[in-house]
Amino acid sequence: MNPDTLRGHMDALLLSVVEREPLHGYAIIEALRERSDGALDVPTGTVYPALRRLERAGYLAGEWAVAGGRKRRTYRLTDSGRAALTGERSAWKSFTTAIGSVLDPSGGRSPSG
Amino acid sequence: MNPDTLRGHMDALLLSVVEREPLHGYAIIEALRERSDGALDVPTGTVYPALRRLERAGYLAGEWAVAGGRKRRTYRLTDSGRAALTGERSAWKSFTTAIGSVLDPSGGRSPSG
DNA sequence: GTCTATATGTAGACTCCCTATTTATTGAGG
DNA sequence: CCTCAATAAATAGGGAGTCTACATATAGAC
Repeated sequence: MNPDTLRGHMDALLLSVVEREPLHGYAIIEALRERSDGALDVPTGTVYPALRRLERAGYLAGEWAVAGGRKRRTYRLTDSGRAALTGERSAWKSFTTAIGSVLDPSGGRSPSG
Repeated sequence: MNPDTLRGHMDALLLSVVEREPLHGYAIIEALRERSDGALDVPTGTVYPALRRLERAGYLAGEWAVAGGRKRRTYRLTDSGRAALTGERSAWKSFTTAIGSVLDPSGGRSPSG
């Protein structure tokens, strides 16, 4: 997977993966890998700064915890983050529709257009 | 459309739009807009450098022409570019599958997994 | 004592997309 | 003649976010 393709979609991925239950960074990376069947292997240098950014934006709420002697920062989706995720899902749909319509080998626009 | 989402997908868009017939930069921008029903309005500062980059990479062959007193640089898809486009289409499919599987509100992996 | 897995974080490089601007021609309208 | 809009190409500089590489630390296996 070309690194740059992910750009602009990290927020959606991170918000989505903590939707059901709060997770810490390391677990988020694993969840991303599992949910995508190995396709998404996002490095720590991408995830940790992105989580901080989303926390600053108010979309995630982070909290320190200790489990098995190891410190963890667990991130929970805020109400604001949940609204943002809804927007991201909508934007994703528009995005894939737009790119898909151009990449479609048949070369046409919408059938009813 | 958030500008950053396009990042890493410009090559696929540009190669795809000149697949049928050679086009010049200005026409490429219009084709992108038409094919996507207005969703993709890519600025000249993005397209012209990208076309040069793809030409340097050997995926496009540019040639100067004059039509109605105006100079145009028309770009044609090379064999190498056609192969690259096939790869881009495949990558696009993997990409949407991966992101989609994470963004899917049901939160599951593949149904048979 | 070494290795692996777990867990978080930063510095700096790098890509490349966007904004803003420049240059030039054609044709319409006044 | 002048202005405006559409057509056509290009560059400089800014900027945001992802990646590579590295640093730090604990726990458990061997």
